[in-house]
Amino acid sequence: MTKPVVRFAPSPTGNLHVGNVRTALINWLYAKGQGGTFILRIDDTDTERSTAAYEQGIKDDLTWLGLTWDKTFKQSERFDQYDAAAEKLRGMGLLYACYETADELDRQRKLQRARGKPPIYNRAALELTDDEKAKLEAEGRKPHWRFKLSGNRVEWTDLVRGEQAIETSSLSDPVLIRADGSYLYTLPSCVDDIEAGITHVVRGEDHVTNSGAQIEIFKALGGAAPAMAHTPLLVGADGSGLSKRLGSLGMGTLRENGIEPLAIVSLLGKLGTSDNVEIRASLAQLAEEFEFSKIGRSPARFDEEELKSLNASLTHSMSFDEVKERLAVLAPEAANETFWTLVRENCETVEDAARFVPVAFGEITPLVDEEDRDFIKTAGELLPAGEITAETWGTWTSALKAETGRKGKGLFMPLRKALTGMERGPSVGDMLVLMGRERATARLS
RNA sequence: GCUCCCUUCGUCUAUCGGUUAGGACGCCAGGUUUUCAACCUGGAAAGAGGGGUUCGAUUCCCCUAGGGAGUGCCA
Repeated sequence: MTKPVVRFAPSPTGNLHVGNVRTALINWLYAKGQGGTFILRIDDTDTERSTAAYEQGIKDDLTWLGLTWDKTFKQSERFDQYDAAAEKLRGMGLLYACYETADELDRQRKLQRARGKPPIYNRAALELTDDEKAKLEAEGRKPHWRFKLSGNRVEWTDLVRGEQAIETSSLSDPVLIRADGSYLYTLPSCVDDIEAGITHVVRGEDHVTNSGAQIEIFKALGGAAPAMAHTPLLVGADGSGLSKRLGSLGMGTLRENGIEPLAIVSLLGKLGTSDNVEIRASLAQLAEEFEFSKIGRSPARFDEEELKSLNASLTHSMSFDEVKERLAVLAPEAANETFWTLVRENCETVEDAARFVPVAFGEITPLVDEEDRDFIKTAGELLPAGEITAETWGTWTSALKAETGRKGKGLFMPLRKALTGMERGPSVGDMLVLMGRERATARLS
């Protein structure tokens, strides 16, 4: 069996969002799970809207997520190939010039729609004589170019959707080249897929009808169409389309919010599959478990809350080695293994640990209720002498209990609030060791 | 409007005509931790609606409803 070669082909006209990333991830998981090749292709034929900044942003996001590529190239460097392919199609009579303006086409579609008919291009340009074309060009009109669909039924076995059939007679002939001479993604994509030896085209199901047309282009260019896999799109937590919220779901935002790459790929790699949605150890493990047959056919809901909760459980289990650099950024003294293992269970993100830094290493404002003043004062007096150790807490609270008669929450909560300034947090006895006698005494006075 | 796809606990799903409809996350209760988290035990929780086909439908067919997608000189 040959190893798969797949590609992720974003346009650098915006940043990656969860939908994009899921497609990238599925491609990556499939390739890596099979020992294949993952290609990053930058679809920047639209030079107007493409920017180097977005391209870099996409690469940065993929790198951050761990979705590294074996090869990358840009379509803008390959116009010669596309010109050659276009010429070939022209020679075959499969690429024809059209002179309608965008407005005219728009009116036609509206008319067809109003009549209850599908808005399909009427192929009027096919009837144009050379004289008529010359006349139009003399008027200053520049042609755009359409691929002539066969009108036949195109069939393939989709790795996710099963048997697929597209009636190309119900499709408009796709425009391959704009009037300004630039390429739409359709033709370059086929040309590159053939040349790169792409074995599987894996993308969202919004592309299924495109696949019908593209399969014909693959064949016209003399290539075999790759295997196809169209995954259901993600929808929002309320079941509506995800697009409305794309802005807030960019990788940059997630990253700033302390979301770990592993949480993102675990969710995106399992959501909508028959595997349980839970944190996996690594991308490699996700790749090992990946199968197209596990992907369902109905749209899955992407819920940012679910991502947060996965991220929290991941945070709870992260080792000190994994986070020490980031802790050091929060505060030099926070890069402390004892501290991390103590506070991580109370953190939803690694950066959450910052909340406990002042408790252990700095200054806080003790919380002391009026009715606890005397109790806290007594507590300060009874704090055992000598260095504070793991045993101090037990000894101390036993003595306090005997002295004041307090017990349970009434005994412990005032101490927690005074010593940490919080009502919740890691074990107070352990925090006491970290903060040391000086801070403890100050907070109890 | 037209075309395609989808519909099982709140969520992700299993079931390939006969099951007490299973699991996971979440939720609730109890235990444990004198907080939170974690952990343990238990619990509630589902076949969109209506017609068929069949001895028997969650499963096959049709209709309706709801959702998603496509219908671009976007990708």
